[in-house]
Amino acid sequence: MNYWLVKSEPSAYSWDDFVKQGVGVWDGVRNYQARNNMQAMKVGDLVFFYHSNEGLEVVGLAKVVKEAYQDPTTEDTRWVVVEMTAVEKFPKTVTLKQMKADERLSDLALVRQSRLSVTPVKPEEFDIIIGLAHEG
DNA sequence: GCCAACGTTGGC
DNA sequence: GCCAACGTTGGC
Repeated sequence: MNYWLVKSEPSAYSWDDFVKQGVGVWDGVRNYQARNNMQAMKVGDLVFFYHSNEGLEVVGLAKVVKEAYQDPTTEDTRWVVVEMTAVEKFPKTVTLKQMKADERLSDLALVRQSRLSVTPVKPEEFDIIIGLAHEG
């Protein structure tokens, strides 16, 4: 079991949009590192859903329901999508500010590589963020 | 709206 | 294969 974090601008695709859809197809990724991370995702992996540009916070948890396959929005065979479904909307969102301020999360890929849209999360980081999401 | 960080492109 | 120019992302 691996853990991940994906970013989305809520004006384009928010957590609520994702929940409404039921199963969200994560398309449009055009970055090799993000693509490699998506290809490493397995069914059942847990994924934080982060709002970029607005909100700047982790809003909920999703899980992978279908592993990487060719992105249907392009002919270009380099790119893939994964499918995810919502698991839980967090009682308390976890803000970027909180995560940056937490020494235990100083190595978080989201913090270190702020432009990467799909990043891995270590199991210990996952536990810390889940903790913050439930008791603040 | 600005700008730093970073990825991509194309000329050489 | 280097690197300057340019485009994009995303925090501030």
